[in-house]
Amino acid sequence: MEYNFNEIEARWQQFWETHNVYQVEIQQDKPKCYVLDMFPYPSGAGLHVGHPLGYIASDIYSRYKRLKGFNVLHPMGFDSFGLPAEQYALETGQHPATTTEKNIKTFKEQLRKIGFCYDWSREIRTSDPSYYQWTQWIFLKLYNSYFCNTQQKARPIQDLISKYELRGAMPAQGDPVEGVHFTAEEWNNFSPEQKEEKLMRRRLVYSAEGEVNWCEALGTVLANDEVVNGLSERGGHPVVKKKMRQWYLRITAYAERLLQCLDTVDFSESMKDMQRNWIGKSEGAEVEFSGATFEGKIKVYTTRPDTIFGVDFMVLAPEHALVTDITTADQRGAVNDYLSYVKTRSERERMAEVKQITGCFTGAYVLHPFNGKKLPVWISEYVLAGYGTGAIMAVPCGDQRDFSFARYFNIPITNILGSHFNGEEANPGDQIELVNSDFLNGYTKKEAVPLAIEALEKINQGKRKVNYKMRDAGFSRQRYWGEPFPVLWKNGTAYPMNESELPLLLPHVDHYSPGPEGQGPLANITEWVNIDAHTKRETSTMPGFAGSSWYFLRFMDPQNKETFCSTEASDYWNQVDVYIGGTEHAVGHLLYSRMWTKVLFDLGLIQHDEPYKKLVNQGMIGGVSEKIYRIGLNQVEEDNSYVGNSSNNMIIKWKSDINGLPIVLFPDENEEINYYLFNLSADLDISQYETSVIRTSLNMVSESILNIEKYFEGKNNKSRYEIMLCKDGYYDSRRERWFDYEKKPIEPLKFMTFQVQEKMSKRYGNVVNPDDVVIKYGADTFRMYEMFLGPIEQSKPWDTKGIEGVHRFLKKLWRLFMENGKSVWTTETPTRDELKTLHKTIHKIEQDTAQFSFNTAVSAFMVCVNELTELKCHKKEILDSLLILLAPYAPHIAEELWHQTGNTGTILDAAYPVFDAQYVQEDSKVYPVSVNGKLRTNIELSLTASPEEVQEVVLKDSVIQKWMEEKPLKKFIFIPGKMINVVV
RNA sequence: GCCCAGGUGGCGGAAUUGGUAGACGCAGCAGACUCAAAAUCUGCCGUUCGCAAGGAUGUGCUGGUUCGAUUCCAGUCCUGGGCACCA
Repeated sequence: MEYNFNEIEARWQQFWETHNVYQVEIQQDKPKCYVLDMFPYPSGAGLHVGHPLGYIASDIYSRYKRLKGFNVLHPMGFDSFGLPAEQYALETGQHPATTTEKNIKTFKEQLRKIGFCYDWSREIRTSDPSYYQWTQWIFLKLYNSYFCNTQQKARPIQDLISKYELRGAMPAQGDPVEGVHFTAEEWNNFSPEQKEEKLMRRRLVYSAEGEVNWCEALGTVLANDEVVNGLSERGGHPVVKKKMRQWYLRITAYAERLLQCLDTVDFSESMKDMQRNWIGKSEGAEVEFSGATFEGKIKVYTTRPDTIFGVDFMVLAPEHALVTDITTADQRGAVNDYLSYVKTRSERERMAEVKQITGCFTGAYVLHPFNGKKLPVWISEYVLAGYGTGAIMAVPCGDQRDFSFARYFNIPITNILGSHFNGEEANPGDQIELVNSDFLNGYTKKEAVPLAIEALEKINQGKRKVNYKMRDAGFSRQRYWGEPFPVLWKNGTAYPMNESELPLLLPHVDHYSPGPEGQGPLANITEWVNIDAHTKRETSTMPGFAGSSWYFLRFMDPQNKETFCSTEASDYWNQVDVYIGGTEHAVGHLLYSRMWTKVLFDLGLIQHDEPYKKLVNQGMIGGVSEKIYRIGLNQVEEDNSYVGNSSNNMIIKWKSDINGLPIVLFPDENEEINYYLFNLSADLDISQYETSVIRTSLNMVSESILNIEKYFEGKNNKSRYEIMLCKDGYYDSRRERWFDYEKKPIEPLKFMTFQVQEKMSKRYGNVVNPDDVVIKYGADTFRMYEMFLGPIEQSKPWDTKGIEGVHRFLKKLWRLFMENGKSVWTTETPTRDELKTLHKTIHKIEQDTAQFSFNTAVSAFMVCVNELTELKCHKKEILDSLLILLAPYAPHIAEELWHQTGNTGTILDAAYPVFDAQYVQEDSKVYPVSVNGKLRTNIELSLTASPEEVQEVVLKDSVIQKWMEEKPLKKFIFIPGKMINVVV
């Protein structure tokens, strides 16, 4: 029997399916392991070879843990709500449910062929009502919860209501603020709407006004990545910020816990850094500046309260609430002008033009809290309303932006840094002893910050304050293909639906264009929206991250109709032990699902507050694109030798000489030509040309040589003329043949392309479909090759060249069992050498698999098979163990050979071989011996030899003596089991 | 600008805590088998000097620590990823 991988793989895939070998149930007596891949979105493009990288890794790990005796949960499902399906529906009129269904089918078929061990009986889809019922249910839980600041956890909103009824909401100290605080009596007299309004300020999902990207021409709201340079990606229409009522997820309440708990999870440091960065915790102070020209005060947030004596002015965000109140009569005109200027500026522009300094004086002054100095109050777009208090104290000598601002508007600068400030640029250093700073003189930042805060607290003008950069997450989308909100609106107040009324089904729509006033398509179904004269449904839907924030829990108990996930299941399966996916979800999905988990934990619905114990990030597999150089067509030579314009595809004139390189003499001057392209072979010195780079398709290039016929296939535009320039000649596309530079016909030359690594994408024509690889080499080869490519977390290009080697390895393995179609394996007793090879491999594979070092594991397999081949080992005892080690990596061939040697059942139920150190012990070692650190020779020595014996033998060695050149021995370094160094 | 990761043959990449740099594979070269091809097998394969034995040199660059540095330290350059008027 030959290694017929296609036949073998199909057979075992069938076997695993019919015997349900991957189906798992709770087994209390067995340790569990939960291995999860990041939820894929079933895009229409299907899988390319980059996608399965993580899936293969998780599959190997799952099978490994199973062989090690764990009850392994390894499910797969689909994040099937989302924008692309809706976009496709908009274009083709096909219902997203239909296309999604089709895409999932393709996806599953592709996954099946690679032989993954998913328990498909647990498959879930976020767009399935039996799933989103529970997404809506959790939404209601979030809605009906608030974050208790005292206990730092989520609690039922009812607790808050009880508290308000008893004690109201009064400040711990100081005077109550109008509109914020209220007494119990006031609360009890509030109307239901007023109460709702107060509660909405505490709910974990809440409704509020927010800004969206509004595109008037398309009549719709756009996602950030649909907006390019202030214009819509489709159609290039202007996009403006528009205020609209939105739902928000109060993730900021969890900022501190999300930050703290990072210490308890096993994520890569860079991943943690990204999350820390996003949360953006900073410690500083809130400082109050009393108005000198107006009643009231301005609050600022600063991380550098130590520089308080360097404050020369204040800057408010133009949107700051106080701006209109404090502006003086004579500055009102200027301020209004500036405000209308800011309104014309998109957020993008405000962020892009860093160098242009703008601002306006309000005419108002505040008083310095310590020295009473009058400080002017400015407004400027460089201060953002959404961060801190929307106001800053400007310290020009220490902050570059403040410095530039002061300079531009001629505001005098106070120097509190002495000689460390040169008057030319700000010095933000924090190791500088302060001067000119009253009671802070002589201190550096570290001591001055607490002193400054203490002093501010004493005069009641400031306090220590922790700030977070993170914002609440927008939770509504003006779209169709998502979860409907279980919320009713009555006279502008939101009322949640009852849990028993769930699921609120997504109604069918006939078309997917937006509703009126920027609402989602659901707004068009008036009979669904309008329940009665006063009651309307919410018309937006939930974002993609709603369904994916808790799916790992549903996998534990996917068919449960009573609850989102039974306690029995969530207690047993608990955290995801290993979560594998790309870094693109570093901040979004991971933070949201961490937050949801914490809320569910706080409400006592699950017993753990972090979803993922360990996170493994797979690198991207880049596609290799073959490109060619093209002479920039807009080039005009001094002698007008050619003039081109790529936009209207016209070349007006052409003369022979291009900068002296291989001279091209083209067509007769009187030949009528209206389109020229000059392509350059990569082996030309292209540095002297002004070139652009164009892409070719993979199917027209092999080994970086362009197939000219294929390249011109389908380009039947006769008026289009392409000249392919090589070193020794050129190809003329109209004459369809090669010429040398004397214009004499010649044999075909090689036109070289060059490779560029870029994202694998259908658009780039560099997509490699795993199906093709599987047909040609088999799933086992494909799996092992993807792992062999390099460390899992590293990005690397896909290059099919190396796959042969892995395939050869499997064939070589096969020959240990079968040769010329006959079994050659035996039941003889293994020799010591054979056992040594085996146990060395057991040790290495186990270690590498456990720490996700799959590339080195594949190498170790190769080494093992090479050695066994060398030893002519065909012994079942050795080979069976090897098969078990290999089963996670190449499950089909392992299963096949496992049965060939007479075993029954699936190899997945075998016991993992146990490493025995006695087989790999050596009694001597060939030591590298260096003289003065330079390796000179190797000497074999017994491992039991004493240092004295070793020294004696080594110093007698003729090579060593030669290199010692009779110099006296200074030091003798002997590291047992490692090396020897003779120092003279 | 800030934060993180990484620079090793023609290529993908290996190298425990500082201890033989280049495992394994690809590509290449030479050979065996074959009418031939495929498949398979054997040998060579960083650079350089040398017929060889053997030497010199070599992990982005410049220094340092050490008997010994791809590994540790300082500086520097480059590449990739993330964040960015964030006070």
